[in-house]
Amino acid sequence: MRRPTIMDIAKAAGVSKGAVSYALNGRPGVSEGTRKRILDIASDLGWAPSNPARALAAGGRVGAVGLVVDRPSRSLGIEPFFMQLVSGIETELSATGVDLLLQVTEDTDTELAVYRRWASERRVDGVVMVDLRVDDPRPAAVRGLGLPAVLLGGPGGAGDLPCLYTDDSSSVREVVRYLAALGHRHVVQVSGPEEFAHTVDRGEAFREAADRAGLAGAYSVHSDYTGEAGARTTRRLLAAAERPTALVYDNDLMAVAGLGVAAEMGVDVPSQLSIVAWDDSALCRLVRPSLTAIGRDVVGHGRQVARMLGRVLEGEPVASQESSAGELHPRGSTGPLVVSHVSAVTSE
Amino acid sequence: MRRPTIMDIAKAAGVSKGAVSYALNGRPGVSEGTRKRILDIASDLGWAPSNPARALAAGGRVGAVGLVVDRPSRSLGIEPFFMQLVSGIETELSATGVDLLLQVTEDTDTELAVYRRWASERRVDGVVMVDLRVDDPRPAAVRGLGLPAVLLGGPGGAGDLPCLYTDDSSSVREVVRYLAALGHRHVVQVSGPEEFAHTVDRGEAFREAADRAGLAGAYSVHSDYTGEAGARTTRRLLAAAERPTALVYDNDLMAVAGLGVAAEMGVDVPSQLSIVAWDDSALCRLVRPSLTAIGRDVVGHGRQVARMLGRVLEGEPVASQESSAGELHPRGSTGPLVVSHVSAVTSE
DNA sequence: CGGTTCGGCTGAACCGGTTAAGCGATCGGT
DNA sequence: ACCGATCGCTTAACCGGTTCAGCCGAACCG
Repeated sequence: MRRPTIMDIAKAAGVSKGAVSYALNGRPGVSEGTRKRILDIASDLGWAPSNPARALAAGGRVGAVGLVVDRPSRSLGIEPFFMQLVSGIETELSATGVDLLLQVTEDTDTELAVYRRWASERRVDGVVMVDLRVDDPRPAAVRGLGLPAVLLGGPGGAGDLPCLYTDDSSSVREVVRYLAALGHRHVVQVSGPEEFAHTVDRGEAFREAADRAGLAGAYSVHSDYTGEAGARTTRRLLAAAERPTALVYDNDLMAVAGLGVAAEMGVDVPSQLSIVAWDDSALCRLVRPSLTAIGRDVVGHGRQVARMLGRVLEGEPVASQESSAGELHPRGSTGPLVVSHVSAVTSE
Repeated sequence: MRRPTIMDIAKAAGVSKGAVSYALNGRPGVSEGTRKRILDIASDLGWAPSNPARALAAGGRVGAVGLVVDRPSRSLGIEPFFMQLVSGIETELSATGVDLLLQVTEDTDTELAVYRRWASERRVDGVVMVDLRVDDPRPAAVRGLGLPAVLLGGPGGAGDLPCLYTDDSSSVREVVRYLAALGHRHVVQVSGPEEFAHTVDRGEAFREAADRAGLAGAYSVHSDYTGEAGARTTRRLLAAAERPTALVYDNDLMAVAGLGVAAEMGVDVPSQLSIVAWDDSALCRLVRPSLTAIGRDVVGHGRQVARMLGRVLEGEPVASQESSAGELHPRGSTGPLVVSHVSAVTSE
């Protein structure tokens, strides 16, 4: 009934613990015949290595990596992003028998405390970090802890952590040019909290692209990724004297909320208002009109970041990598400006 | 630079390893003075217990529990349910310094393999299981593995596992009576895959409640929780000769998809069609019209199930518990049947 | 005043692996 | 035929804790 140990195998095979260890780990030091016999006995006995014992032995790995998700829990549940990321990370990890520890926190201090605990208690071999912030204390902190880490985001502010980053500016430009071509001049970007580094990047890219496209009435407002805030922000924008004709949201959730508010206020999408979502997901395809969105391969990012972390844990030098830019998926929520409506609103 | 061990503390305090262990664990065997001195030194040194070492020592806990999520990855990302559950489980676990291992699998066999691996490698102390199926092999499997577990769902089919279950039938009755009172006779339930135990339960409860309310045209169809399938099912239903006037969906995602299809087909909600979603979430409040939904306290369930597992791990006997039933939140997607429309459709 | 009890601590075994060092037998080279 | 290298395995230390048996001294008791 007890779990078999290598000692049990050793006894059954009539060899020593050490020999069994060599055999099971495929290292030299035991003949092929003996190795086969040991492996057979091990599988007969249903042996599996005790992870705690392995981790304890000289510098062993604990075979687990951590991911801390620090976002308001209301928006969290609904954001497809994290589950997709987790799913991607795991498909890569499971190949090497590494587990994923997931922790949800409420703020950065708690997140840092989790890293400290994981490092000092040897709970994980390394971590994946997401949602890089402006002046983010985490890269320095994990490095101070000696905790191997890979960052999804950056590269600015990543310190010397290897990171997997996307250059959002080309996607932003694509969206802006697309909207401009549809005739939109008054385009507003509803972005996430300005503490996020990618929010800042996208904001700058947006203003630059808008300038270049000659959109005088373009600007950004900050929101917080939750549906509630997205709805509130949209309500304010649509109630303004100079109503925007196109809105670009920083995530899909706020975009759906914006769509709802437009319906609520009798603003037709897309004839009176075009909507673009960042982060494509099933959600964007389910609502009516379906949402034009910028899709990224989040699962792929998860896999790649997991691979990078794996190499870091092997001690190999890992360089930061740029991942493919997001792709624009035009759907029903964007279209040419219908002039009659616009003139009705902006005239007099 | 090396992590301090209890041996370091012992040397600094001029006592033995054993004494340090007693002091740090708050057990008798050392004087109060010595204990305080040891604790001070430990905190000076920034000591934290090595989890692998603790787990290895006589029957120690590994301080982690596992959760396997086995759902098609497309629907997974968007389902608020799991992240809320995870969030609830963690708030409870973090109080005792227990970590959560999350694994996403594609099918039940893989899920069982994960439990086997976790048990044989001693990766977790116990697991939380969700989504009980008809003839579910998991309860027997985890018990065979000697893996402590609690189940969210049941109690039928739970074997002798302690479970936290909801009696959905009262909520189903509430929904059916509500729709009947609004004048609906042709109500269809769009449920999840029939392999899920709660799907079967809800289906039976639905038919019974419909009978009792005298709804002749009520029946259930099976779908699979994804938005795509929900949309397809809805399209078929709304294209039928005898079009339903109210749809009850088994999750929020399919309900949103159904709402989209209704819009696409020019069927007005709620005047021509009422929609009810199971599992309330931000999503239900964001779309227009907002969705009437049955909300459960998923975070609370997560906390409670984590508490139950904690007690199981302590070796205490734990009885199954019934959690509060879901509450109906009426919103814009349900309303009285507007007769003119109905007669236009059902006449001749 | 001698014997028992108890508190406070030490020493060592143990958990289940990994790994360096050592050792006898075999083998190739000269 | 002898030497050194290599192979195949054993022995034992080690990782960082927990825990049990035992020991010493002080207090307590009759």
